[in-house]
Amino acid sequence: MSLPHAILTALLEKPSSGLELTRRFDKSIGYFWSATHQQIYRELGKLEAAGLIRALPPVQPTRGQKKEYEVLPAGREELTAWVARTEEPKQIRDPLLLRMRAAGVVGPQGLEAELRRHLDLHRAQLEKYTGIEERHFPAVPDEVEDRLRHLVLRGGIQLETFWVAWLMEALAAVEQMPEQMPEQGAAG
Amino acid sequence: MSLPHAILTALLEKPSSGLELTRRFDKSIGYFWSATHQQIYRELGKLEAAGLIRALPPVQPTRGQKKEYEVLPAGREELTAWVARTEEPKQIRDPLLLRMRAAGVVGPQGLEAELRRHLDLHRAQLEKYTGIEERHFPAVPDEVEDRLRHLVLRGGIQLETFWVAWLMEALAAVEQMPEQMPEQGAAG
DNA sequence: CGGCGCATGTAACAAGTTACATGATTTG
DNA sequence: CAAATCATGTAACTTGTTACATGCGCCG
Repeated sequence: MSLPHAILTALLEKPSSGLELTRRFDKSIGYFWSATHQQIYRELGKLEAAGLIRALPPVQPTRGQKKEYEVLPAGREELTAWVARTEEPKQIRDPLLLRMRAAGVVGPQGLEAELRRHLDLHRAQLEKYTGIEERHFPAVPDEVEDRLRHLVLRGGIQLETFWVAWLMEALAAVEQMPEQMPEQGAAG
Repeated sequence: MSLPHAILTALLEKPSSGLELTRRFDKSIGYFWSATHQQIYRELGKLEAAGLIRALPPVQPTRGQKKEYEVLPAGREELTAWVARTEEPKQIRDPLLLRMRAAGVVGPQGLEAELRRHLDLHRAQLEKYTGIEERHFPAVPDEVEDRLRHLVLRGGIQLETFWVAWLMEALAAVEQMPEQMPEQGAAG
């Protein structure tokens, strides 16, 4: 149940239309909670029906039918309650770790290229995050809001750092392995 | 599309019934890919229909109606192909990071207890993993299969290490914050 | 035989993904 | 006006979650 709260957070930061939200989910918020425009429109409908947000009357009625939403008091209350709510930590569920385990059973043929590709992508992501950090948080921020945003960004940086390190380790291990698996049944 | 491959991997390691699989998913494999018994039964049905696995005839026909499954050659081929397949890395999608961001907007009231709770849980998980490492991998393993399993375990250890470190940082930041948010509209 | 635990499921729902549909506005 | 783009939205499907149903053997 995180998507509605992601949207409430985004709308509190700045009232927006569906497409604007989608774009913001492709940027800052989407770095740790991604969503497609279909999900967002569906959820906006639900939130409006639940009385947590409302559509603003269009400022320029003639120019297109863009709908801007803003958060109602009930929505802010819901978000405040959610921040303090007890929820179990999300367990790890990563396909790449699973593939590594599968490679232990059927052999690592072809996995190396995929590991390299992932390593490049994570390195790029890490650079992007550190770039944002340098630009937006050159010093420890004073404002509570900025401190928490910085904390979230540092979380992203540390996660990407983990992946880069782990993938390098994985590559080193896979590189010095035989291509073919010593098969028990078929080839042995 | 990872659950079927998780099941194929588990069945190659050892043919099992649905419930046995469920239990193994609560242990080793579930550490990085969790699944409930309902998911597993549904997926076993699909895999059997697709000809990737088959049910073994019961060894002791009288004792209950447990169904043991084993992987067919087509299943092994599918898993081998999946290991080498190109797939995009999973983007970060974590509710706790999102809550931290929300706390930046509505204030961090009540979040501290939740952070503490998560910290304890991650510390416990980390201890569990390092315990497994000490018991199962006292030295760098020779076998390919063991090397890859160790790699996966190290991934889990490093991820939990990240969470412990990040949560301590987050707690330190939240502790020295004012309980009330300087509100723009309502309280200001 | 009645209740308990084991093992295999069904049903209903929620969340996320992929493909397509509709209308309106701008641009050539 | 045709084509491209913007903006909103439907539909169908897959994956994951929660609650319940069924049949069997064991134990008292």
